[in-house]
Amino acid sequence: MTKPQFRSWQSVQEEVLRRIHAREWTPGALIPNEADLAEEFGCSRATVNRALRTLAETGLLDRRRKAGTRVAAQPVAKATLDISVIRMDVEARGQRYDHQLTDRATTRPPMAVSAAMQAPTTSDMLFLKALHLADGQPYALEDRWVNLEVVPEASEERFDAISSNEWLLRHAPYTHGDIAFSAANATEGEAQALGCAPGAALFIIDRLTWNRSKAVTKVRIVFAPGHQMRTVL
Amino acid sequence: MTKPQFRSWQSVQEEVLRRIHAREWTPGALIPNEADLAEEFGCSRATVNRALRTLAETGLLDRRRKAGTRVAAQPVAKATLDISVIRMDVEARGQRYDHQLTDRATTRPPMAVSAAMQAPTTSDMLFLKALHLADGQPYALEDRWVNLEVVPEASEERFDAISSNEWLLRHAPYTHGDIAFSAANATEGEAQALGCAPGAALFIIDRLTWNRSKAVTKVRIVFAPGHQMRTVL
DNA sequence: CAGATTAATATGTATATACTTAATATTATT
DNA sequence: AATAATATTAAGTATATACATATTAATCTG
Repeated sequence: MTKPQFRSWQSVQEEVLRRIHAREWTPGALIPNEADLAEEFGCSRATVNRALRTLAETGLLDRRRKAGTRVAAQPVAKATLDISVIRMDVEARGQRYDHQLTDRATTRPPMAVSAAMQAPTTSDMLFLKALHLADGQPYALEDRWVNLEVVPEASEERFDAISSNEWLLRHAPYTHGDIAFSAANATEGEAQALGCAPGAALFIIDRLTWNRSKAVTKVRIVFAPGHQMRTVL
Repeated sequence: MTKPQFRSWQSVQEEVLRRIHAREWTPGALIPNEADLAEEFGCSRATVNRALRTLAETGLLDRRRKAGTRVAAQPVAKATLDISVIRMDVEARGQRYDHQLTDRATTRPPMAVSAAMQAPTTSDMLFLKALHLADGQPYALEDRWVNLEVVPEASEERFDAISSNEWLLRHAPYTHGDIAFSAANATEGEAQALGCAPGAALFIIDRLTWNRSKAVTKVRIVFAPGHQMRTVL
């Protein structure tokens, strides 16, 4: 019998996936070690390693040194969402993008904001409020606090040619951040700005980004009713 | 001058990140090729490759053969959400999990469902409705259609010891799927089941999973008001 | 000059080898 | 028998080398 040849890490990965889906390897089961698989597949261990490591990153395999590799008992699906600039989202839908800066102030943020950003309550921040439009229709509302200690140049920017959303990505890189998705009923003000009924269910993104130990910006994006965020598994 | 040594791909990655954050390499700029970086860092090209490849996966770098590697002009943040079994979510919050199967039928799905699942409108599917509880309080509502052609065993299962949510993950592996997040106002029925006011904004997950070319299950999970889904960037 | 051919280049990948590290199993010691 | 020292195991990583592939640049050709 001729040994099947799997010459690329992708083909090894496909074969491993096939075995999992065909239930040759069931959830929780220990699979052969890299060296054995390499021999069986007629490739090097590095190739098997790459295939298995990539599958482990998707949550389908659990790997531990010495303990070996198992098919995940509870495959935790990892959905990767691309959080892009709003302009790109709108343009990807084939619509014309536009934005309006509706409010701007340099003032002390509320306690909740300075606390979340771990900034002194005494220092001013730049507050921005903008409306994003798709084909002239309200698409999303943006409420943003910018830490001027980290991004002093923001004071000089007018945010008319380029939205604050986009400007910050380009001028204020972040090392890490957290993001939360939720739903809320439209307030009177939101309803007016978005042209919907008060109380309408709105999809919301809250994001807080950091550069090293300093908070860069805190933003809340409120989408018009019906907004969906989709991705593949 | 002694050449700094970067002996692991992680340390190379950190140095690359440092240069990007310090704006030594600005968005859109072409960075040196792998061979040059390897020499500069005193490591092999494979090590640099792994560091850069991983950064490209996060969207921070754009890489193309022959064209080289650039710092992404529009860094598309990739937020990875762990979509786990609801039981695990609840238990991770330190709450007691429970579930009730509130409805069950083997019937023809509505057109919209059979169309989305690319199944004949004439064949029956298993319909399940369940309430997930956290510390006895309503946590989420689940509406599910199961393709019995793909998972006939589901007919025999009572879904009392184990939720349909969890049972399917274990017994009906999928090759791919899509998922959508949105917000909607609570219907009368949802409000009653979740113990909230009608019209309350609810966070919703719609998921459709496939095994090869066959739809496995279509599920809609409606969370109680206030639900957040969070992750890091 | 347009279009096809060819060369050059940077990333992408495969391989053998060697060593590291975390976790477990075994053995020795008290 | 409990504890500590040691060996073993399997994944994790680094390296040199070689070749593949996509893409661009340069060159040739009609």
